[in-house]
Parts: sequence; C-alpha cells; structure tokens
Amino acid sequence: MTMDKIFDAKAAEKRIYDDWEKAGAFKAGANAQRDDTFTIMLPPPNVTGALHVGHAFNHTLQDIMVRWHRMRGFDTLWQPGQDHAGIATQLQVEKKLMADEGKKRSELSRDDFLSRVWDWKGQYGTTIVEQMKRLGNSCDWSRNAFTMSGAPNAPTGEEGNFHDAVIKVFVEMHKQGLIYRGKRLTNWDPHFETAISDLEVENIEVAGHMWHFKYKLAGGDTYEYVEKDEDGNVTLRETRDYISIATTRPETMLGDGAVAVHPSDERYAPIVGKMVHLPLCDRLIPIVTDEYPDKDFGSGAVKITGAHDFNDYQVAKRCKLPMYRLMDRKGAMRDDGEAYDVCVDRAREIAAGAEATESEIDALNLVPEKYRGMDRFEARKAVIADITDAGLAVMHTVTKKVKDDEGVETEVSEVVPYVENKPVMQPFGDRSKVVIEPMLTDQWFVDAEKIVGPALDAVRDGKTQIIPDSGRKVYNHWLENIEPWCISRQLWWGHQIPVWYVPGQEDWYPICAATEAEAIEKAKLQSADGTDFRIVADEQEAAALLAEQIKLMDTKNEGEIRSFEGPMEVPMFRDPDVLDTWFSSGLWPIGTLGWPEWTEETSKYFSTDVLVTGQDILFFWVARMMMMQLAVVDEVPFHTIYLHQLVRDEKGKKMSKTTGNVIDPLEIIDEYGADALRFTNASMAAIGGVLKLSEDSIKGYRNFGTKIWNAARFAEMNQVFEVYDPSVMPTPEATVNKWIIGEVAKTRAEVDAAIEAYRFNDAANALYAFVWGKFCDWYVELAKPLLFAEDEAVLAETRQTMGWALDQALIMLHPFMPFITEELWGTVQTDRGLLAVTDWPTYGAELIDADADREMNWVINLIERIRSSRAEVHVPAGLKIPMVQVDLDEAGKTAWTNNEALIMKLARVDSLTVGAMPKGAITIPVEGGTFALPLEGVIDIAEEKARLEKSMQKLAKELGGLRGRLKNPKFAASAPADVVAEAQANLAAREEEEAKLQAALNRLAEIG
RNA sequence: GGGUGUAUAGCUCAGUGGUAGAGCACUUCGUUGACAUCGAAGGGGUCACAAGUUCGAACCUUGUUAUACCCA
Repeated sequence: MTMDKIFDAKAAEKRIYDDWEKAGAFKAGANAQRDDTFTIMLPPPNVTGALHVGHAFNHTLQDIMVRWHRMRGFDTLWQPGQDHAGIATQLQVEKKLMADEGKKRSELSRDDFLSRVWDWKGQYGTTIVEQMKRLGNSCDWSRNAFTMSGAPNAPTGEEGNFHDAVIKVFVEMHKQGLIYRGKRLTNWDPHFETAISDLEVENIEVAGHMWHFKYKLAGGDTYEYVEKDEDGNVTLRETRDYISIATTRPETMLGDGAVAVHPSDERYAPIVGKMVHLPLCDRLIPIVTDEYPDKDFGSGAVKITGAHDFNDYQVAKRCKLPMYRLMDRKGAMRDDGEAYDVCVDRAREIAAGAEATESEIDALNLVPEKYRGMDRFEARKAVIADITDAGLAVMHTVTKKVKDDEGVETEVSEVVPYVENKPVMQPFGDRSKVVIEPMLTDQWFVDAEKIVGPALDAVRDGKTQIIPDSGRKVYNHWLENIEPWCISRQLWWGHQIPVWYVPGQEDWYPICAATEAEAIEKAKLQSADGTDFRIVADEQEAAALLAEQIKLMDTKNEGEIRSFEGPMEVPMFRDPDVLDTWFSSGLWPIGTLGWPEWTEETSKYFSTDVLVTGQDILFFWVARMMMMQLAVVDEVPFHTIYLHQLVRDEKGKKMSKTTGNVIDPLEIIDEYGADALRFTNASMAAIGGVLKLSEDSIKGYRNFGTKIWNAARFAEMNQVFEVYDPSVMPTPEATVNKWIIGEVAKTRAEVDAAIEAYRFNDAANALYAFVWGKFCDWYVELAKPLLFAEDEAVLAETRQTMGWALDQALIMLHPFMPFITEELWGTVQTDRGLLAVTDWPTYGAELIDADADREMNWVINLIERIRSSRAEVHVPAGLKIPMVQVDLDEAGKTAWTNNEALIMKLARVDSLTVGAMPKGAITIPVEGGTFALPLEGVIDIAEEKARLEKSMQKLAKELGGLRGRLKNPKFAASAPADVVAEAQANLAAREEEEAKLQAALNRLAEIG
C-alpha cells in the first residue's frame, strides 16, 4: 500500500500523543541510561489561562531540550503545573458568580467563595493542560503540580503539599526577621481592593491637567514675591499674601501636611517656617524646605500629601510630617471615624506636638463632611469648584473672539482659573486597568535587601548563567536597587498569611505559626498561666470580645492593678490577607518537588537545569526564585536562565484583542499541525531575538514536513523499508551513499552543538538544510539511477543507506517535530518501540569519507554548472544534449566514471566525447579540467559573450581583493599562516577560472 | 531622565575579525516515474551614518541618527 501524499496531522496527533502517554514515555526517568538528571520546571501558566503563542514558543524550546536529553539517556523530568493566579482567578470566579447568580463575592462567606473557586478550578483548570498536550509537550503529567495544592480548604485530588512549603517558608523567614509588617505607602488597586506590587503597575501617559491654587499665609501675613530671569534681572515683583502651589490631583490637598520649597529657592526664603491656611479645611500647615521640589517646575512650591504620593511620602518622612489617609478601600473619600470637627481638633494637637500612634493618625478622618463618601474623581471636581469659589484658584486672563447674533466678531477678555493641559504619567493596575491610588496601609513585606546577596553572587560567580548576557545586567541592576517586596494582598483566593493576632500593649500583637494550634501554643507561652484563647472570625469580633473581657476584668479586679487573671478567654484572629501569588511561585522549583518532604525520587531532580521564560518576568519571578531558593535551601534553583522576548505578530506589534492581531496557537495547530508551529518557533529562537510570528513561515515549515514525508514515501515506493535493517550500519561502496552518511554525521554534530548552546534556530536551520537541501534535493535525486539500475548489490546498499539516513533524520528532527517523525518512524519499521524513547546518535567525523565528500562536491558543482549554462542560453529544459570532455585530470576522470549515469541524468546530457573545444561551444570549467557543450546554432553569441563578461567582472572584483591582500607585505607578516595559504589557494583557483573564461571569450570572438 | 537592546537583500532575520548568507517574496523555465505544500535557473545588499583600532571591520572602540522594550 502506498503512503498518502501528505501527513494528516489532524487525524494523527491525538493518537500519537495517546501512544506516548500509554507507554509512559514522558514519565520522569523514561529511557534513562545514566545517573545524570536533566530537569526543567515548566513556568506554571495561570490556571485561568488559555494557551497563547507565547506559551507555545516557550514550551517548544523546553520540549526540544527535554526530548533531546531523554533520547540521550538522561534521567529526565519536565515538571508541569499551574499557578493559582490570585487576582486573575478570583476575578474570573467573581464574574461567573455575578453572571450566574447575580451575587457579589461579599454576599458569600469566605469559605463558600473559596469552594466556588475550587469548583471552578476543577471544571476549567485542565483546559490549558489539554492544550499543552496538543502542542506535544512531553511533560510528566503524573506529577502535575498546583501552587494551591494542599491548602486547608482544598478538595480531594488536590492533596499536594505546595501549601505546606509556602507556609513553612513564611514562618521561617518571619522568624529570621526577613518578613515584617508595617504601615507603608503601597500601590492600592481600588477595583480589586488590594495592595499590588510596583511591578503590577503600568505607568501610562495620559492627557492631564495641572491646577494652581493659592494657600494663604496665616495671620494675614504678606511678603515680597520676586521673580528674576537668568541674568538676575527682576521680571516680577509683587506683594503676596499666599503661596502658589500646583497639582494634578486636587482632591489630595485635603490631606496635605505641609508645603515644601527647595532650600535654595530665594522666592520663598522669607516665608519658610510660616504657616498657611489649607483651603477648604480648618487646618494650618507649615512651609518646609526639602530637596525634592524642583524650582523650575510650576511655582516651585509643592503640597505634601504623605499618605497619597510616593515622592511626598519620602518628604513627609524626612520632615516628620503627619500622613493623613483620605480614601477608603474603594478609592472613595473616607466616611468613617469621628466627625470632621473632632478629627481636626485632634490633628491640631498633633501638629502642635502631641504624641500619637500610627494607628491613631490613621484613624483620623480629615475629610470635611461635604466630601465624605464621594468618589475620588467626583471629589476632585468638587474641590476645584469650591477652591475657585473661595477665590483661591490662580486666575489668568483669556482673550477670545465671540460672534454675536449678527455674526459680528468681538474680542472678549475674561478671567478664568489657570489650568494647564499637560500629559501626566498615571499609574494603572495591570489587571484592573483602574487608576492606582498610592495609599498608606498595613502590609507584609519581605526585606528583600537582606536576601539579595546570594542571588547576586550566584550570577556573578557563574553558578547560574543568564542567556542572553544582557539579562545579567538587567538582573544586577534591579537586585542592586531592590525595594521591600509587599507580599500581602487583600484577597480571598491565595495562601492566607499564617499570622494570628492577640491583644497587645497598644495594638494587636502578631504571632506567626504554621498552624492555628501552634499559634495558640505560642500565644500561651507568652501569656499568664491559664490564659485561654478563643479563635474568632475577625478584628471586629475580637475587639468586641476583648471589650467584654475587660469589663469582666474590671469587676473581678476592682480596686486592684489590672491584670489578666485566669481563666480568661482572650480573643485571637487570623490575618485575613493572602500572600502575593509570586511569593508562592517563587518557591516553584522546590515546591513542585515535594519540599519540605524531600524524597530521593524527587530531590534528585533539584537543583534543576534550565529555566526558559519571558524576559518580562525576570523581576517578577526569576529573580525572586533565585532569592528564595537560595534563602530556603541555599542552592541555586537552576544553572541556566534562558530569557526570550514577547512573541509578536509579523509586523512586530504586540498581539492584543483590541488590535485584533492575536494568533491562536490552537487554530494554527488545527490548520498546519503542531509540528509546523513548533519548527517555526525553533527557527525564530535566535538568542535575544525579536520574535515575529507570521503565518507564511508556519506554512513554509508545514511544507517542510510534507517534504520529508514524501522523501519517506519515495523510499517506501522503492522497497527501501522492505530491505532496510535498522540494526545494521550501512557500509556502502557507491560514492553517493558514502557521501550522505558523512552529511548525516556533520548534521548530527551541528545540531548537538547548536542545542547545547541554546541556539535552537541554528539547530532547526541545520536540520532544514540537511533534509531539504541535501537529502531531498541531492541524495534522493542522485540515488535514483542507483535504485533504477539492475545491479543487485548497488540496489541493496542504496536501500540500506537510504533507510538509515532517513531514520537518522527522523531521530534528529524528533525534538522539533515529534508527531510527524513518530508517525514515520512507525511506518518505516513497525515493532521497534517509540521514537520518543529511541537513543540519540553519537557518531561524528569518523563517518565522513573525505574522498567521497570531495568527489560529490565535484559532481554537484558540475551538474549545477551545466544546468546553469543551459538555462542561461535557453536550452529547452527537456532537451538532452551532448558534451565534450576537453581536458580532465585523473581525479576528475575517476569522479566522472563513478558517477557518469547520475550526472548525465541530472544534467540532461546524452553523451560524452573526448576531444578539442568545438567552435561556438559553451565552456564548463571544473576543478581539474574543462568540459564543453557544443551548441553552435543554438546559442546567441552576443548573449553568451555578455554572460561570460559578467562572470569575468565578478571574478575581477574578487581577484582584486585577493591580490591586494596578498601583495600587502603586512598581511603575510601579521595574518595567520592558514589564512594566507587559503587566500593563495583561492587566488590560484580564481585565476585558473579566469583563464578558462578568457579562452572561451577568445573563441567566441573568432566566430563572430 | 536612567537602563537594556536593535539597525545586514523588497520582507523576516542568521552571521563567533579573513572580504555577504538563509527562508519568504520576485523574474524566467518546467507536471522528467516522492512531493506543484514541488523542481531548475536567475536578479537583488555603500551591512544606518561618521571617526578610530587593525595587514584586514558587518563584527572591536567612540560618537551621531533612527527605533524597540524596561524602570522612573
């Protein structure tokens, strides 16, 4: 039965993948023949995710390495898994909850909501796994991991212990003082109502406005305001009773703690230290000096809102200014706490020097009643309007032309508030897309500065190598300037922070422990004997219970010094926050392998080998994994980090739904097959290269698959597989057969060197060039005369050689195109196991027969020259023509005799006669001789002359360069000997050719 | 503003001091017994610009221009 003309990827891929899985071909250690392990951790895709082209690219590279190592006998593990993706997943489930039941998350209890998330995960969490299988990923699915596995509320089937690892690390790091809690200015996402890290913020330039307000000096004071130009000439002098400030966010003025000016700013020197009236508020704030204000920007005076701006926060800390929080979790103006009057009174006392704790200041709500509860953008409008009404906006005169009813234009001047239109950088949440509000909140932090050292050393010392090298600089730069890492998130879906609070001296006192029971134990150790702790739901409940207990205590211990005297029930509640997703994925390498419960089966795969990931998460993830693995197990997580860019469309644009240029890898697989997509990915993978994916190139590599398919089809039609014995290495006599064996060996070395060096594009190109350019274009064509000949011995050796060469091609192509190669492997020979677990060859240069190599190059060169000459003088393609051997050396004669049949067939030559150069013939110069095609009457003399002259010109250019170099005495003196020798040999060959061409021209001149 | 890249054929890109390559596209020819998802032949480049190092520079150095991404 003859094979089909094409490989039906759609029909075969699923079947082939099932065969692999059934055979356990991807299980850790499959085909292992040595102790060396090779491990790759799949960067866990979000459990909410769908496979996109970025994954497809990323996974292709990993699969190539994994399959290659597995075939080479390494104890190989490709560890797969998914990330629980805190915000993204919670959002999905919230959306579904709203769509299905019209409910908000807050209408459910935390436990109920979490069980919905787990349900969701059970239903949709395997989608991406199935998609990865379609790409051909050879992951060990039996070890599939999940970053939330083993969490307290995890259902059956999610028993892993990733949660244990995360909690253990938190507790350990807390114990070592590497994790702390504090009130810090953080990026607050008002949509998700959680803090996010600075890496999750996108700063986007948007059209904004700058408003200018007057803050009047207290007590009606005035001062001389003087402006000078560059030369010191006075350009403005006036008496002012205010200082002018500029802001892009007017609503934050309600929380101002001061106005700052630069210490060297002469304009404001007279009023530094004085107080100003904060508009719309019953507060006075001081004018302070700080290096931060830019004298040339705006008025040079900056309002300082420590609780709502990162720069102001630093100024406020330096100048010890109070920081008043103005907004609530949703980004609306606060509507909690005491009445405005009460709060302002207290704020005045604090401003005057009264002691106050952080939490007391935070509790003060300095938003005037009027604005309370307003959305921040509404409040902005109201504040602007009210300040303008109060006459405190800086005004300017605008002249415009107005047409009256009769169309007569008149100029009208009016005085309006001065508002500049200018682009401003505004922070947006990368997931929520809402404006991020810097906000002073209580959060947990990793003191990253304390653990970066080993991570920096590991890369500096080369324990871990980053590819491309530029990644190292970026890595160092970031780690050297690392900021505390905010790891708490105000979400429900995630690893809840293992901290419980009990009443403390001033505030709640945190106790960090792996479990509730341990926390209670710890708390007991720190309390009076007999104290009992009661776990309550949250802070409110704890506060209520505490108040009750204190009342009881008052009655019990009346008249005595207050002290707890058992049995007392002390409230205890758990921190409601969860950990940043990147905290858990930071432990991916050890967490997936079962740490802290290592077993020999799992720990042998650590440290892992290569991490393949996008450049964009170098900070998010890679650097953090380095830090955390080194901090926890004191070992680098991987020896090589391969970073690649974002996959873009063919024009280099980012793919996005809005632009509509998204390429869906699954559609591509449907249309062209997974192998085509994979090979395209590999061929794009130049180190550090820009990745532009175009459907044209995918189509091209689909054609490549068809090409090798048809080469196999040709072999099959010529009974190659009936005779071919895979256990026997071919030892042919025919030059062509010897030659292709050498070409296989060269390719093997090239491919291995390329993969070794992570140059997947070079490996792919080498395979493409071999299979198409050598095997199909030449070997199959050259073998035809041998296969059609009657000689049994030649026929047998050619079939054996072709079978072997094809097998080698399949083996070497397998990591790149696993499906089609596996299918052909099974077609060529049944009952020999799966290609996926077949051994990779090790042969090298010893298979190259130098004589055969030289001879075939001579033959190919001759055929090409004849073809080229024929085409250029328009000899009909089908016409067979005679050829004359004018002169030829011994090697040439041997080469001719050995390959006469195939040269004549491929060059369409019907006879060869030995003789003198006929008149009007085309000269075919070859190494060691000259042939001629007698085409008098057929060729156009003038055209042929032009052709030869053009060749001469090209030669002359080359000769000029070569001669110039060789004539230069410094070249001979400085250049290496082999380079000089090569140049000389090259010159000799070119000169010989030039002579032949000149002779040919001379002969043409004789004729016409 | 700081950092990191990139600039080579019409397009997409390789190129590791020795004189320029691939794929696609294009032109011409061809269904010769694997493949038209194919074959044969061909055209096409001042390697962004300038200076320097070198016997020799696409490659190393410096500057300029353009451009991309990351961080402010």
